Amino acid sequence: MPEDRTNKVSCSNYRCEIEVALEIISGKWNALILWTLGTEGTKRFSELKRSLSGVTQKMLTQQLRTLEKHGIVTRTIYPEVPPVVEYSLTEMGKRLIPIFKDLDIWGKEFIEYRKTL
Amino acid sequence: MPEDRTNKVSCSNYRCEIEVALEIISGKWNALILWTLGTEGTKRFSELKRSLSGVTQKMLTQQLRTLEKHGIVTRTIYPEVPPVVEYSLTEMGKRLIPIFKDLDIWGKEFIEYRKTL
DNA sequence: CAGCATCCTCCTTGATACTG
DNA sequence: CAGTATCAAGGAGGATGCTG
Repeated sequence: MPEDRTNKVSCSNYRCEIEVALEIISGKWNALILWTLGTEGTKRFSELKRSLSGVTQKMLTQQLRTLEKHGIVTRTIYPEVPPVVEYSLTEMGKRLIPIFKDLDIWGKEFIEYRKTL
Repeated sequence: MPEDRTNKVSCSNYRCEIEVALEIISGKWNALILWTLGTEGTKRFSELKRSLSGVTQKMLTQQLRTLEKHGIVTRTIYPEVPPVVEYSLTEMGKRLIPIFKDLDIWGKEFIEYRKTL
């Protein structure tokens, strides 16, 4: 986040903003949340939780809140009983997906590469 | 890293490897180290330290060791007095640079975007 | 269903001092 | 110059229990 960026980031004088992006997508589940929403579209909380096997309720909520605050995901509440809450990517969030695809490809190559070491 | 990946990663059954990539580039200085080596080429330890203002010796050493272990950077020692140690990217490391460029662009867009919220 | 509150643990980072 | 070693602190993340 730009405001407390000076505490965490060292890329001097805004010459590069990699760290800004990484601050958004790091965190144990953020990338996976974004990837899931990006490839599978809008999802409710419980669906998301099921997709991300192993995530705790607390962490999912927490990371979704942060992403929402940053304007990367939207949270839509349907005032029903039982409550329904849906999450989806904003435009800014969708623009991360192609980058994730590249990271995914790199990751696969890396795994192969490591076998050759 | 693939071996202890099960502890940290949740992308089930290797369907996506984003997390593998993120594990490499996360860590407070890793991305910046790679970016610097990628854009400015081979550097010695002290040059790198100067480029990454704010990094402690310990952290720089530590993160370089990890990157080296992963085969992302190479470490070349010239047995002189005083010692000279140079770091540079491997082929696998260089392939991250285009992705970093995209993250950089996204970061800049994000900063503009946040002003409109 | 979708959360919040609490407590607790471990890992990352920081500070500092010492060395071939 | 380029490290290693040690100690300490803070925060991210996990476990569990309670609600509208």
